[in-house]
Amino acid sequence: MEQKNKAERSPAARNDGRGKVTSYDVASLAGVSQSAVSRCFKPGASISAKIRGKVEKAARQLGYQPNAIARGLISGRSNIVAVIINNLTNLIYPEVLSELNQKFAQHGQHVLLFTLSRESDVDRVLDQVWQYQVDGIVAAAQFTDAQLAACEARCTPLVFYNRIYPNHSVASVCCDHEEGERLLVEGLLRSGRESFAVVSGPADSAVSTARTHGAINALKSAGIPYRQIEGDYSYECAKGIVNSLLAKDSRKINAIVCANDVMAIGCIDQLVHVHGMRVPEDISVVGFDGVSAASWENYNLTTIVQPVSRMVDAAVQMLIERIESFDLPVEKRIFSGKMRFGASASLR
Amino acid sequence: MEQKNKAERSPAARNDGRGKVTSYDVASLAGVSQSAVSRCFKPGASISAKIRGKVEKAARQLGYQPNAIARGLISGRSNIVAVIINNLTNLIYPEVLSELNQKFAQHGQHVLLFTLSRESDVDRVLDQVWQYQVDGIVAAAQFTDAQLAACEARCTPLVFYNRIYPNHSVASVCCDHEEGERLLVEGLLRSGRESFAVVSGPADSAVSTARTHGAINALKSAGIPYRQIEGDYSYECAKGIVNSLLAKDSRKINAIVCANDVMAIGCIDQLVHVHGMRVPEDISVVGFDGVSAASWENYNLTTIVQPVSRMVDAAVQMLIERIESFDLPVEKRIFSGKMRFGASASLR
DNA sequence: CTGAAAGCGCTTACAG
DNA sequence: CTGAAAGCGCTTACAG
Repeated sequence: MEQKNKAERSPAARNDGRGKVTSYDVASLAGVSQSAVSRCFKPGASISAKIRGKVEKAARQLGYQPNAIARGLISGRSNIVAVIINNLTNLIYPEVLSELNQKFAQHGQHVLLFTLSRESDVDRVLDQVWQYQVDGIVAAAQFTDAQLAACEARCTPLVFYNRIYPNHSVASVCCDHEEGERLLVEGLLRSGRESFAVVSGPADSAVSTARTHGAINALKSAGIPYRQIEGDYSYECAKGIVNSLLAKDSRKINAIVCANDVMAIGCIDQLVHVHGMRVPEDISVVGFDGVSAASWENYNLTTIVQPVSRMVDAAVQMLIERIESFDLPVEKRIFSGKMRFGASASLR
Repeated sequence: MEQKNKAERSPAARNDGRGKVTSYDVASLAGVSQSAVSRCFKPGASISAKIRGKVEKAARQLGYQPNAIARGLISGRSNIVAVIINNLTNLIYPEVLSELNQKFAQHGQHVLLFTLSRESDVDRVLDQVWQYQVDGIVAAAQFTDAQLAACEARCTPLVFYNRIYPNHSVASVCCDHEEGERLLVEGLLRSGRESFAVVSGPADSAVSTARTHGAINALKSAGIPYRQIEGDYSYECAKGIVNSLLAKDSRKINAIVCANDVMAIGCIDQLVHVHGMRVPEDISVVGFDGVSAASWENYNLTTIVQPVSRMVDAAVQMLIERIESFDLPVEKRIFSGKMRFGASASLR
């Protein structure tokens, strides 16, 4: 390799059109050692005011920024965290992602984003994650045992968002899906509903599984019959499900429990606009999440609002702690959602 | 420094609990040179099948992944692109971000996400961007002249998303906001509307400025009076704006042109549910974007649908090209949106 | 407090 | 095709 050490370059060649300014350039302009420059950019390093002044001036003149890649290589800290999210089109995730990004930034961490099109993509994504030597992972996706083991083997801190592994010792932040559904179902029962449909999300969604489980458990322990239909979290599928629910000549239902708000909205639109039914007089509909559309006048959903901001706070804090010391005891933080008493079901 | 070259470690120490496996570890296990290992992970490098076999086997045994940080340091390519987005809560951006991420992944690029809380954050964000030696930038935010110059000076390819700098030579992908608004307004005029309100987004949004400008231009050239009110893209503000529009004892309006879909939805809810008006019989409402809620049965917006997928394709392709060769001629690609003939305004 | 030097884990001419 | 070696731009003991 013919590349010259930057410190030996002529001043004219310093800003060489590729705009790469190194600590050697700054050092030679400031008349100090490269180590001194490095120390000036390390918080808490011991450096005299005189040298600091010279270095800062030179750095400003040259537009120097330390190379985070080189820094990461030597220090073993990339200051990058991977955020692995299943599906951004779920209306709740953009808010989560935005908050994660802002809060990690406050800790000097940057978010490298990985989205999954299929669950099976996790392996492919983890390969990338290892390559980038991330300091930690926030995952809103389902991991296999082998994938959990890989994170453990590589000593990469991992915090799950909105899913819990009951049989594994992994850190996680979660909304209490089961409790939320129980509260909704119990409220519906108190309000006199007695014929239920439970609309779940896609089968591979752990969040949907937990919510559906919560709803069905509450119904079972009350001895109430129900029908369960699998949806996919989408508005469109909810409309189709309403059609099939009403087409059946079986007993009429008067409460629909949806695994998320968007499906609840789809149900309401189909019930009201296509079938001419009244919500909640003829039939109650409840959702889960507390997306912004849930409070739109036309829907005014009864739903469980996830405490997104607090959950994200917790996830960020847990991951940052684990980056500092990997062997912290595992913790699972489960947040209760807040009931939103809307007009799509009259609960007290 | 007391660290030993990994190749000299005893086999037992290889996987040392920090899970760091280097190309030296693979090389010594495979009985080849470190260079050979490196070549096996470089697409298109010349390597014999025999060595490749040995290396791949050893790499698999050790769970080796090349360190992208070290690779980036030496090659000058981080394979990271920065995506700078103003506000993820704008309903259209999650879709954009998700598609950007998927499509960059197909080109081996990873997305480092930067969200802005204020426009003034761009400087802070760019500092981070420089530190991470990103290969390129996609920006859905407003840059100052100095910020544009900084990207130029550092030879960092930059593609703007949904904004154009008429007075600068910068690559960009944009929806034709002005044309879209013109089509909407002309349609409304043909349908007999003659008293308009134009609801714009926040003053610092270039997208809003372009859309508002387009609407007002079309109205002016038709000689039609209008009122302009500044909103903030939100549902809530739109409701308030409707109140103030109807409270005025001035001439009644019969068409509201909103700078985005969410405000159009807010207007409709307020008009219908609070003021008991009929849309579109009493008043027409149009939006812009084509978010999923625009096609919800209850709103069925007349709006302009941005060709998000094509626009993202274009942005990714443009940036990738510019990463390959920085000095490509600047290009601005402007996509026409597609009119959605909904029920919130009866255009033909 | 300061500087010289080793080393992080790779890629890439270079010589064979 | 293959290996030895230099070097990417930093951080960090170490000795002064």
